[in-house]
Amino acid sequence: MTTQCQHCPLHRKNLFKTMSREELEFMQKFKVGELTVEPGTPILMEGSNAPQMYTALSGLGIRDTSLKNGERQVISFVFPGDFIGLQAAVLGEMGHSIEARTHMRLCVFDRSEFWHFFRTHPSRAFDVTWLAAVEEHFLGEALATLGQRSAIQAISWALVRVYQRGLSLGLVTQSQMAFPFTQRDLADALGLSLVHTNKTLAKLKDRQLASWNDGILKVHDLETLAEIGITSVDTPMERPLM
Amino acid sequence: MTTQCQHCPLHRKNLFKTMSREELEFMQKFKVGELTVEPGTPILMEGSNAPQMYTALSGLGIRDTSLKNGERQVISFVFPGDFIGLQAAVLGEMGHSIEARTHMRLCVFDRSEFWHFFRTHPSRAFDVTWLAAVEEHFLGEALATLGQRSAIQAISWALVRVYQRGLSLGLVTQSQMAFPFTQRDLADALGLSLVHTNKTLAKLKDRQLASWNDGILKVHDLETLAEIGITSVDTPMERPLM
DNA sequence: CGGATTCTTGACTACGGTCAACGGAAGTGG
DNA sequence: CCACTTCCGTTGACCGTAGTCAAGAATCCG
Repeated sequence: MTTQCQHCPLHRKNLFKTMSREELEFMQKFKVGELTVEPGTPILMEGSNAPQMYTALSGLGIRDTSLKNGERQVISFVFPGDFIGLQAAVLGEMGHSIEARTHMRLCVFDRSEFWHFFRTHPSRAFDVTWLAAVEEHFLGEALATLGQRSAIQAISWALVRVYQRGLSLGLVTQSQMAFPFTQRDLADALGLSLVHTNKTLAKLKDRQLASWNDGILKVHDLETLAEIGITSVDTPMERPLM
Repeated sequence: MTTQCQHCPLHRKNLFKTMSREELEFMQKFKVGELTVEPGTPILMEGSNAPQMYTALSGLGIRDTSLKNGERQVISFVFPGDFIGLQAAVLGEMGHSIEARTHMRLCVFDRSEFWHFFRTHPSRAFDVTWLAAVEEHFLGEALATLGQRSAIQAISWALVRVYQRGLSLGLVTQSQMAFPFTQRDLADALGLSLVHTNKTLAKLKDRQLASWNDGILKVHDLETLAEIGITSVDTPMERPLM
C-alpha cells in the first residue's frame, strides 16, 4: 500500500506496522493537499503565524533568519523528508523563514487539525517529536561548528553533512549530487564571509577533496573531508523502533 | 491541587484545565522519583543511551558537547523547567552532556514509559514537543549569534537572554541573579576565547551596563544591553493555548 | 545592449586568538 | 600552620585567521 507521499515522514509506514484503514483516512483528511512551488518562493516567513505546516517531498530549500541589523544567518538546508512549520504550530510564530531553492513538492497539513492529530495519532505525534529532536541534534552540531571549527573545518563539515544527507536520500550518483545553493548561502550558514568561503572552497578543490560548481557538489575523498571536518562518517540517524 | 513538582512542565496544570484524577495518578507512576545532585555531577553523558529523562526543578546546569579534537562547545544553560534527555528518549543517544553546576533537584521519568505516556497523554506529549520547539527556536538564535554577532554583541545577547530567563523564573532580585558559571563556560558557549571574553566583560562593566562577579550577574541597563546584543526585550515564550 | 547576480582574486586591515605571567581564593596534605 | 597545587580571573604583547574593500570575469536576463 503506497501513499503518494514518498519521503513524507508523516505518511510513511511505521517500521513494524502499516497504517490502519482509519488511520489512512484521517491522514488523508489531515493532509490538505500537495503544493508545488518554484525556486525563490517563500514558504514560511519568520515571525509569521501561518495556518499551514508542510513536509518536503522533493526539491531543496533553505531556512534562514535575519538579525535586526540586517545580517543573515542560514539555519539549515531543507531536504525531502523535513518538516516545516513546527514552530508556528506550537509556538505560534516561526523563528526563521523557509524558501524554496528548486522546484519543490510539499505535503500540506492544516494546523487547526494539529491538536486533534496529536490526540488521535500518538504514533505520528511521536514522529513529529522525533523530527524535532533530530533537528535539535543537528543544530547542536552546527553550533559547535560555528563556535569551534576553523573555516576549512567548518566547510568540510558542512559538505560532509550535505553529502551524507544526499546519500541517504538517494540523491547521489557517481559521487555527485545537486546542491543548488550559492556560496553566499554557505557563507551565511557558517558565519563566514563570502570571500573567505570562496577561497576556502578553492583550497578543497586544489586538494582534490571536493568541488562544487554550477550547483553540482562532487565529493572525491569523503574520508579526508570528514577528517578535516572533525566528523565521523557514521550512519545517519534512523527512526527508532517503538 | 498542587503537585510537588513546581516548575516541572509535565506536572504543572494545563492552562485551561487541571489534571484529572487518573492523569495525576499516571503522572505519579510515570514519575520515578526526585533526584538531588551536587554541583559538578554529570547528569547525562554525550552518546549515552540513558534509561531516564528529567525535568529540572531547581538549580542550574550546563549542556555541552566535545569535538573529537577536544574543543568544547556549550550548547545552553539549564534552568528550572527545562527538559533533559529528549534526545536519548527518541534518538537513542544524547548529542550533548548535561552537568549540574549548582545543587539541583530533578524530576525523574522512566524512558520505558515514554511511549505509553505519549499514547495516553496527548496533552503532555504536546508539552514535550512544545519544549523541543522552544529549544529549537533558541538554538536558531544562538546560531545566528555565533555566526553574525561580534564579541560584544554576542556577550550582550547572552546576558540579556540569561537575565530574561531569570526574570521569568523569579530568580532576579534587585536587578541581580545568581549565575554560577565560569567565564570559560560563557566563552565556550559563544565560540570566543577566554581572554577575549574576559576583556569584553570588562568593557560592559566599564560602560555600566552589566557586571558579573562571584557568580552574581547584575544588569544595570537592560535596554542598551539588548540594543548592543541586537535583541528585543519582548516577553518570553508562553505556552500556547490548546 | 545594460543590469543583476555570482564567482574569483588581490591587497589591506582588524577582530579576536594565542602565549605568557601574575594574583587571589580555595582545597590538600605534611 | 604553611608549603603546594589547582582553578579562576585579569592584563599585556604579539600574531594570524578571516573580514573588508575593490575590481574584473562569467553568466543570465530583460
